[in-house]
Amino acid sequence: MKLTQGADYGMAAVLYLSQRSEDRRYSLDEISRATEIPEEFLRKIFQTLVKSGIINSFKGRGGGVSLARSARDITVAEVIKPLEEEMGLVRCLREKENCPRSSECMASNFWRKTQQNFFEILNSTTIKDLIEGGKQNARKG
Amino acid sequence: MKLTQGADYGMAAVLYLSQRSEDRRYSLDEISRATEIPEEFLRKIFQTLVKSGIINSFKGRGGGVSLARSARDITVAEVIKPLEEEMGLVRCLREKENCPRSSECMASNFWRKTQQNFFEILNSTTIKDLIEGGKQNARKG
DNA sequence: CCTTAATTGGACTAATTTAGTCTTATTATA
DNA sequence: TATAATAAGACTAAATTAGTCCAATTAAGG
Ligand code: FES
Ligand code: FES
Repeated sequence: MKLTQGADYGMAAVLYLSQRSEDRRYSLDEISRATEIPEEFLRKIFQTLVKSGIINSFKGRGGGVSLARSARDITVAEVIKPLEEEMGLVRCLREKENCPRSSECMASNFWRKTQQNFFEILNSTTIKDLIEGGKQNARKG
Repeated sequence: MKLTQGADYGMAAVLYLSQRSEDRRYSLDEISRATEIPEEFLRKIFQTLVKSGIINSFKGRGGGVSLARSARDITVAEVIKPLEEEMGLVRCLREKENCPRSSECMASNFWRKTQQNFFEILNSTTIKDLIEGGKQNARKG
C-alpha cells in the first residue's frame, strides 16, 4: 500500500513552491537541487501537473514553473490523483471484467468505501492546510 | 495506491472460509477451484496467515485449512497486514534514513495520519462485519 | 537575428517488485 | 506402505515503476 514515487515527489515539489514567493518562476534545475528530486523525473511530474491545471509553466529564458492557483485552493487530491495512474485498492475495483468471486464476495464494497474515505481526506485537505498544520497541528474545515 | 494481489486474494479466501461451515477442513485444491485463486499462490498466502494465527492448517490425508478463530474475532487488518509487506504510503514513512526534504516538509505528518486513519478502519472491521454488511448495509461498532 | 536558457513530448532503459510456479521434504491417515 | 495433503523456500516471468535521454520548441537578451 503505497503511493507512486511520482505522487510522493509531486507533493514535495508543490509544497516547495507553496512555501515560496508566488511572484516568480522556479526553474526545474533550481527545484531539483533544492528538493533532491531527480530533475528529469521532476520534469515529467510537472508536465502532468501542468496538464491538470495546478501548475503554470513557461518556456524559454527566464522560464520555469509556478503555482497556477493559490495554495489555499489546491487540494492534496488534485496533486495526487493525476500522478497515481493505477487507482483501485483491489483488482475488482480496477478492472472492468467482472470478478469470478463477485457472487459471494463481500469485500469489494468494503474496499470501495474505505478508498472513498481515503480520498475524502485528500479532497478536504489543501496544501495550505498542510503548511499551517506543520506549524500548529491540524485544523481543518 | 493498491493492495498487493496476495492481500486481495487473502481476503477473498478468508471470506470464503468464513461463509462456510467451521466444522471441516478445506483443501487448497478445493478453495482454489472455488475462488479461482491460483493454487500455489494461495498456498503461500495461507502459509503467511497460518504464521500470524488466523488460519489453522493440517497436513496429510484429510488435511486442509480452517479459520483459527471465529470470523467475528478476525479483523480485516489482521488479514491484510501480514500480506502487505511494504507498508508506508510514501518513501519517508518506509525508510529509516532521513529524508533530504524533511526540514521544510509538511507532508509526512499528513501521510502518517491519513495512513493511520486507514488502518483504524481495517482494525475496527471484522470479517463478520463484512459478511453481514453485504446483506444489510454497514453497521459497525 | 542569433545564442542561450528554458520547457515539451515521447521514446527508451534499468531496476525493482509482484505474481506466480516448481520442487523437495514432511506429515497424517487409511 | 501408499496416498493425500501442507511446508518451506528457491526460482522465474511478467509487469510496473522509476528514471534517463533526446530532438523539437519557445522565449528573452544581446
Ligand atoms: S473479489 Fe471480486 S467482487 Fe470481490
Ligand atoms: S518528503 Fe521526506 S520528510 Fe517529507
